[in-house]
Amino acid sequence: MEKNLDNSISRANNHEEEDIKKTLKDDEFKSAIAEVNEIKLENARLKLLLQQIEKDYTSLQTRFFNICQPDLKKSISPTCTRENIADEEESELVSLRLGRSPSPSESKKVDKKRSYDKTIEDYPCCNDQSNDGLKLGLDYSTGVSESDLIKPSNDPSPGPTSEVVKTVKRCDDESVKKDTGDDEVSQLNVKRARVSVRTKCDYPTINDGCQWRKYGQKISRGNPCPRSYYRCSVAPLCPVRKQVQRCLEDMSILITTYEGTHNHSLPIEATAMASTTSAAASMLLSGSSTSSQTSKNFPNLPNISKTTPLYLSNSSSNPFPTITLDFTTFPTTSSFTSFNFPSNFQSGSGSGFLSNSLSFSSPESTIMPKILGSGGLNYNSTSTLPHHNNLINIGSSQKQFDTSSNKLKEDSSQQALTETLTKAITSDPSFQSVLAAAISSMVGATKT
DNA sequence: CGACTTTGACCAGCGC
DNA sequence: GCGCTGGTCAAAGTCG
Repeated sequence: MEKNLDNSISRANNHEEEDIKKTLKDDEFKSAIAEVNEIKLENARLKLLLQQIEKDYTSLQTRFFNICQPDLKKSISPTCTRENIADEEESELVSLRLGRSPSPSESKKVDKKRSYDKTIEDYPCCNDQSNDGLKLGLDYSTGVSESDLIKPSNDPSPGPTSEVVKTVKRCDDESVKKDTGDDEVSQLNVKRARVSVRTKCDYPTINDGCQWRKYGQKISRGNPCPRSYYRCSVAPLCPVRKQVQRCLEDMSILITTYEGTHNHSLPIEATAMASTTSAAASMLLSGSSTSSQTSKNFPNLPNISKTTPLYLSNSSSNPFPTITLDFTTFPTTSSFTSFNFPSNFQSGSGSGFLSNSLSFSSPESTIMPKILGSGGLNYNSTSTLPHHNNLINIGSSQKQFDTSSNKLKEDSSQQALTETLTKAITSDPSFQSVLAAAISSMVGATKT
């Protein structure tokens, strides 16, 4: 009797245990499902975020290209348009020009001389004293391959590179002497605008994504550190030069001075620096922003100042305007850290030649680096802030999605953002340039 | 062998 | 005209 009772008790216990186990399994299963659902939700949010970022980028890019489009049409000379410039293979390559693009009339005249390559250099005043206006800043051309630009067939007597350079230089000098009036200075400035970049870098040169060939080295007066001269080796006739020299006051600071305009397509990673310098040069040349104004409008940009060349003790020997981008004094709290030039690049092909892509490091591991600092025009903000704050904080968009607010709110916020962005972008050409530089930097950074 | 660097020479501009 | 200086050339050397 007792045995039966015990058996029944034990059986009941077993049932209870099984039930408990079952419920436990159910709970686990349910929690796992809930977890999966959460992950799915998170995934969806992330997808939305990604789409949003892509959408924002595309819209900004389109706007930027639209702004640049008139210049693009003008900058492509008749010689160039005759060619098949729609090279799809180079759709990823952009040509960012620093300085003044040749006008059609100039191009025609130069075409007469059968030296098209000169027209795309920074010496347009060789050809035409009439000033059609200076087209400064970022000049975008699509898919114009080097072979299209430099046509040996059009040039029955192509001299050596040095000959071309010498000719251009002589022409340049003559034009300077001939030219009179107010345009003289501006033209000179345009073609000789220099952008000096100060970076903390332990390596001989910063990696800007472009290919450079060293052609000289000098010990300049007042600075025991030798100055190295590089020319762009992406295209044989590219007139772009850069000078690299260590700062006398602080040897860890590398001063890189860019001069000239690339006459060829640039790899996407090289556009970061090119666009940055272009933006700076356009600021300098447009005269739209003085140093104080620039720093007022772009408080989180690197220090920008119009200077005489940094490395020159005798400034009178170099009349060309130089704008300095000081990346050495970045505020560490600034969210503009995406623009820091890294010093941890690797050596390129072993020839001492630095050909790796430029990558913009940021301590924040966000996909979308914050640009242009905090405050001002904020991505999250639904309010219509005065566009003249000239600041965008795209990177804080994460919060917007974290709140999981309803879609309508997001849409209206998005619309307000777009409108405010549009105002901000269209109101200030300098801002356009800087924004373009930032965008291309981000693209270059994320693609590499 | 080609691409790149090194380095002395050369050239042009500028001030005296 | 001379000397100084910045910028460039080009031959020789180096490297992969």
